[in-house]
Amino acid sequence: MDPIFSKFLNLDKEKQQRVLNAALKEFARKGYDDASTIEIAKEAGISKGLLFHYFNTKKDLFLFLYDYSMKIIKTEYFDMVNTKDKDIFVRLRQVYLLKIELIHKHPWLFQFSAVSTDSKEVKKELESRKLEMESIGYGKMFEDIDESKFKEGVDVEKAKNIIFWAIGGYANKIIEEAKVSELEEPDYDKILEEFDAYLDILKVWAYN
Amino acid sequence: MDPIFSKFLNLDKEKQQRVLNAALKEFARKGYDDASTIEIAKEAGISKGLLFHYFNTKKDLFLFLYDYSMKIIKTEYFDMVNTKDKDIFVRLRQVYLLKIELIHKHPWLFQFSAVSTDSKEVKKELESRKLEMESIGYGKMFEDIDESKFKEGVDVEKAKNIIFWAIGGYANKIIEEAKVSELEEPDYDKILEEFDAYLDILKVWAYN
Amino acid sequence: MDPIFSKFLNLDKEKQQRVLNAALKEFARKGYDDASTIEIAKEAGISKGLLFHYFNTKKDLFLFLYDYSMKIIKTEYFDMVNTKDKDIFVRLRQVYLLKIELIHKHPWLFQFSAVSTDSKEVKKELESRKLEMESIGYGKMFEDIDESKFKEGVDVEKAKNIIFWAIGGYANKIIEEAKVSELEEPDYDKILEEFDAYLDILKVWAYN
Amino acid sequence: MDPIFSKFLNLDKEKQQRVLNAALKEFARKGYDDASTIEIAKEAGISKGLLFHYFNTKKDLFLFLYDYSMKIIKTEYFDMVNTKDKDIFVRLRQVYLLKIELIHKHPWLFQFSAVSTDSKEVKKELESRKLEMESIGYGKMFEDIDESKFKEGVDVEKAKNIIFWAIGGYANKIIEEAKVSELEEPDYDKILEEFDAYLDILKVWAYN
DNA sequence: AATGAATGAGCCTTCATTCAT
DNA sequence: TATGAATGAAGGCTCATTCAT
Repeated sequence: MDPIFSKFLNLDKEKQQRVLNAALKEFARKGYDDASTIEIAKEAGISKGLLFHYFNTKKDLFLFLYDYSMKIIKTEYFDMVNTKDKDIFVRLRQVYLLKIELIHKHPWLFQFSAVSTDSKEVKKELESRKLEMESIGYGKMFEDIDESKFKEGVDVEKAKNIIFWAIGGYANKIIEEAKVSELEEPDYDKILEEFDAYLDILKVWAYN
Repeated sequence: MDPIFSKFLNLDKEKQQRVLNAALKEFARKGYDDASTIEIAKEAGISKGLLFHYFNTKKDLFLFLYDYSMKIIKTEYFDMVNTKDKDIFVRLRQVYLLKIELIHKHPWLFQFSAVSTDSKEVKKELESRKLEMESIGYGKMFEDIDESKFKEGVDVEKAKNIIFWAIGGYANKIIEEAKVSELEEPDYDKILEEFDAYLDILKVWAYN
Repeated sequence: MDPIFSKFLNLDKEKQQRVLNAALKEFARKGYDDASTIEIAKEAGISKGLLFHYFNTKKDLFLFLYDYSMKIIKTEYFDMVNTKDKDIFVRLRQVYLLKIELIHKHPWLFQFSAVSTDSKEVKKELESRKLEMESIGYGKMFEDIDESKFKEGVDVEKAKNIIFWAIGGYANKIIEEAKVSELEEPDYDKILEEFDAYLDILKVWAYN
Repeated sequence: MDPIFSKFLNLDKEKQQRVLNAALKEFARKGYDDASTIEIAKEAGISKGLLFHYFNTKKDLFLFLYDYSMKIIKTEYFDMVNTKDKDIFVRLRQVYLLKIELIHKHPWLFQFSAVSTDSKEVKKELESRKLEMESIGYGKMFEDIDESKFKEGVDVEKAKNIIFWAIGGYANKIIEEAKVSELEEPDYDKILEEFDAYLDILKVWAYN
């Protein structure tokens, strides 16, 4: 029973989720340095002392969340992409759907994963994690794409980038809009329809 | 002499710049909440007391900077775009060149303008500013574009978005790379060349 | 079963000893305020909750230990001194041997009994105990000493004090040396020999 | 103006003394770990924040006090002993008078200098200071004593120890009594008279 | 009886802000 | 105008104590 974080991991799943979501949200919103542990405890409905009983330090809590997030992103996102589909648009559609689903399940996950800090202590720990992550980055998601379908004479690398950035731009727009209307459930059907429209335009352009 | 910030605005321009740049840099780097007023004062070469003599509170200083930034972005960026060029690619190239120039003159300006905070006080003030900004947002930059050149049957609004996002994606990539190699002066010629290559691809795709 | 501490006193002696020694050690080492209850529980091999089940509060535990220590010091030290020996040096030698024996049996006892605190709560309680202790203090150990052997014209009270302090100084030196070499068993024979040498010098001086 | 502690050292002497005495007292009473900075600030009549403005950390404050104490003990105690007097009793009387004077001027100085800590950080710093101190320890105070006056056949080293311990015992008795009657000014004349009486007894004993 | 999760007061420290000079 | 000493609220963390099991 004494491995690290075992106190937390032995909790019932519901309480774990409450704490994780509260922490994810606070760190995602304010960044490491400015996030308040007492705010996390309040949001999770537990006492300050208990939070430290589980995680010892703010830093340990943050790094636990980081590992937890990376694991989810890997297993429920990167690893789920079916690379049998060689067509970049089919692949992208898949990726996008997975991401929507994941955001639905873990609203603060992606924002958390982009959080930064000035704490040298934390930075150092993060660096060492980055090495492991390199092998599972976004690059993998777009490996083994069928390039024969692209218009002739085009720099395929650049073409793929354009498509990737355009889709990313659309995703950001959706996220931005979701932030504004905060608590309303987004209309996923409408979004998907619009997404497909963008994919179609790009497909017509990029392919012969 | 009683308008707010008059104490600051009556300083000689050189000192004003020193203070503004110091503040812009600190807020851009650390965000509102984690920025340190004494760090700003030190970097500007004035005392903490004097900084508060000029601006009263950290919040007021931040909002002053915000307004100052928006004004620069408006007058030296948005307003400078020559809308005589109706071709979206010509227009985009113009916008991009202006942005590079502006970053050169005010290195922390755009990073500052993207800074976030969790201080409810500040958030509220920012909201009210956003309304004013809507009228001068990026939208204006792409008004009055010649849509006749686009491939037939394409949703032009979506097409423009795609082009915008793709270019934005490229810009972000450049900024990311600049952050990594910190102090080295970027090779603007090479960047512009690559930028033009992306524009060309998009032009071939989008136009007939 | 309702007298205070009855829960503890009903335990088997072995467990009682484990708890007492753990607490004695912790308080002796760190003083009242800085001693850690969980450390005591760990060292005793019981849970934090159980420790409080036995003693209610840290303060009560401390005062219980204090009373326990005083009782031991009285019964196994003060009361053991055979006042039949009227010669101060014979008496002192006896006292010293008893003390060595007691330290051997209860290594933390004397250090504990010298522990201090700033907790006003505890101080007040200690004060009231001091009154009771006065009747059994070191004074008693040197009652009924044959003063006829001392050099004439000497203030015997002062002479006894000198002898007492000198011996005390030697004892402290030994304890200091024991602390430095921590775990090594002291060479009691050598110490006793040296002790006797000091007694001899004093005897030659003080007596005719 | 930027050498460390300059903020504190530039204060008027009266305020410095108030802070030093408050800190000395608190550390002397409770030891490093349990001393409370807020208590020090309160006793000194300043705010918590200001104390840290002067000293940055509790540790730095403690080490500053340590250095300050050692310097005083060296310059106003060890260095003041006139080693021209070879007679141990004359020397001891001198030392004792100096100590009384010093305790009068700095009531908590000697108690502070004996304070201990569990903080490894502080312990380490203290170790390095101890090396410097070795050269100025008590040993020096009793160098170059005329041993020809002692009774023949006596182990002079042991004899000196006895005298030293006896005098130390008397000093402790006086300090204990002073603690009990807290604020009353001790009757120095009476103490000195008694002290001389003890010295006389020892002299008669030890010398031919 | 026995455990250890849970609480909250209190500690050291930082920092925006005020104020005497 | 200009300085930096001074304040106190708030943050991370510890620990005696309570309580459900």
